[in-house]
Amino acid sequence: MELNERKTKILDAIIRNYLESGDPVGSRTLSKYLDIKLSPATIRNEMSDLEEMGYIIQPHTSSGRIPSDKGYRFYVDSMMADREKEVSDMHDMVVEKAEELSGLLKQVAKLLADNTNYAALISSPQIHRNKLKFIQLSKVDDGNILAVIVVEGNIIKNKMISVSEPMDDDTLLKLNLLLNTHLNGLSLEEINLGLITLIKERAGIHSDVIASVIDAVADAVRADEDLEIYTSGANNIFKYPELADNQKASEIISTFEEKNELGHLISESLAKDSEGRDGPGTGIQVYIGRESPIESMKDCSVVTATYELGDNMKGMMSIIGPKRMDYEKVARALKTLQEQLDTLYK
Amino acid sequence: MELNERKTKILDAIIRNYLESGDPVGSRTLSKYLDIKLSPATIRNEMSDLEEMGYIIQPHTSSGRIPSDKGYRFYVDSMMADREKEVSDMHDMVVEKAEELSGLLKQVAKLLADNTNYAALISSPQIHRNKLKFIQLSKVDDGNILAVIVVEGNIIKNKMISVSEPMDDDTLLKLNLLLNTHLNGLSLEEINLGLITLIKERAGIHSDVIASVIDAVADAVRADEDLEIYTSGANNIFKYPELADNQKASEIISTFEEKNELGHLISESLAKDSEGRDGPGTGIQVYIGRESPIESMKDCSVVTATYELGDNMKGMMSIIGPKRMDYEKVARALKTLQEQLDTLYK
DNA sequence: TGTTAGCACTCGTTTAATTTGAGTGCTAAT
DNA sequence: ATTAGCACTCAAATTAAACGAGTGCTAACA
Repeated sequence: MELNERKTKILDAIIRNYLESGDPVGSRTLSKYLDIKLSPATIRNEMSDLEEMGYIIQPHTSSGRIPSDKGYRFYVDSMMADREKEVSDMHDMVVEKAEELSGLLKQVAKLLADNTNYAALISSPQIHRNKLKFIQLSKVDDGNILAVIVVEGNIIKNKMISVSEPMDDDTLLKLNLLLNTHLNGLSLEEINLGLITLIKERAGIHSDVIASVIDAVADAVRADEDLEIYTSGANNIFKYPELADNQKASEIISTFEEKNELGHLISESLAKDSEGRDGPGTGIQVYIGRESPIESMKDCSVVTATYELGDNMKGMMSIIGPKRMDYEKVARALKTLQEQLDTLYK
Repeated sequence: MELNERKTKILDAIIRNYLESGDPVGSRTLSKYLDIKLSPATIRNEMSDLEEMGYIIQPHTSSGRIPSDKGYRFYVDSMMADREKEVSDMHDMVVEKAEELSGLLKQVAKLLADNTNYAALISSPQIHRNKLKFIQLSKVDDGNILAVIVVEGNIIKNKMISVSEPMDDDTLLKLNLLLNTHLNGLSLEEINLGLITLIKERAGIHSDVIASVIDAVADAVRADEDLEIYTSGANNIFKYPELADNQKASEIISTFEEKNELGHLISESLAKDSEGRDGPGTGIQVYIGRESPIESMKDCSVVTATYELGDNMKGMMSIIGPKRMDYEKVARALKTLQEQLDTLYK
């Protein structure tokens, strides 16, 4: 069977109507709602076809139809195609440049949640190519040396190293020089065992300190270490009856709090984005129901967007709501913040 | 009216029974539950008295009684008095020393939540007397200088300062010396405007850099800046019908996610603890219903405990559940972790 | 041949009526 | 002071009835 223009119009009307009301929509309602004049009976026939084709579902005999995941997918795809949409009018969504990155991200998450009335999350940006920029050892007191490591993107990692006996300034200076001359500008792959052994040899009796420093460097450069996820508006899900029953709400809230499951979502959407099979790609992905990489989101829709902060730092933000969410509004909100973030540290 | 022994026994039985079942308890049930032999009728008379005294409540005419906040308070106080309780048997609650403090705290929150089946939170430890230990300026690249500030308790604060023109190593060394000689060992109160002006004068043309550093120092020493709160098991509240309705659940979840409200709770319980009006004090506080400083917890009970990590670093952890929570178990769990944390960095 | 009016039928939702049972307060007897 | 007995209350569970939105099918129609 073919999805001709009339069927398309009807399907579209069903979905739009359902997005508004949240109730199954029947043939009589559609007859009034549609711009083309058709009797309920005719529409019923078409609906019957649409159901057979898998775009809509009848929750029980003798009730209206609701969109299936496939139906939502059709809607979202055609919506995405209409790129000549009006520009965003979310004038109140302005990110203020925050002192700390974490503050900024929290702000963004809250903005998203407050403006959309869905749940929102944002990941800290991940560094793509990790090169060591700078190492500094300092004496804090007689028993402790502080190692400060800066990697590309000005990510800073601190590590306190305890030493059995005080180290004099001269030795410290030498170690600093040793580390910086050998390691600066290198990526994780380039810091191999041979190089490490070489440095340790040169450090002589202080090789144990060097070992600790190298450990810290590995930590600093390994990306997943400092993946932070900020969430906001988890309680918004209670606004949608289809998600608000205890069983489902509990699952969603739990996923939001534990956060580690959300990691899958982030890596998947970042990967899909850079794949860019959708042409130029705005970096926006939509996961409907079971399409989502997270099991507990099977009754939700998840819309994700990537953002870029300065060079090589990509992060991801996401809106989570009921399947009947206002996809247009959500996409617009994400787009707005995406642009703001991109230019913030341009 | 006086709370004699028999009334006490009956009140205790009502509360224990309600803690177990969650249902209002009636006179017949009590008659069977009590060790002393009394007919339901007698018990009814006593119950009537207890209600008049405010210890119990009748949700509606012709239903059993449930404890009022005052009733819970009586129960908790008398329970706390029984200090000869058996030692904790939560053998599986073992904190593994985590590399990072944040990891450790997350672990503790999860342990608490998983073992009690209530919601749990823990705050990062707050430093009591904040003295500056050490400052280090380093050149990261031509446009940026990194300031590393270490305060008592080895809390580290980083700040990147951009400079219009490259600074040579010699100047940097001088500034480092200048800052450390004047500021090390001082607390926030001791770093006054006079001192700051003096340092700026000595820094000459680099006074702007000094200004940035001083800002960062203020940030580092101000305690509330780095108050982190880790939560776990928020979804546990769904296990208790009296909290699981959308309205209440949403409020609680929201408080848990926003976190800033939780700050009140933390400062209040830390203050109450150091007040120590309850004698030596185990650092455990119980807030029942409206006793809690947080409005949204009015239908919950909140049990808090302070912990000490090394010198001068006090933090707070807390369990949040229904009023009919198992106070004994909760207090035991908190006590166990308290001891473990206290000895961890002893 | 596609469209529509008509109609019997389905089935979740709503409303009202009824029953049940745990629990109470009061009184009178022990 | 304690208790047995009894009438009374009221939330919750159960049942029954009515409702109504919506369907599928058939036959008439343009």
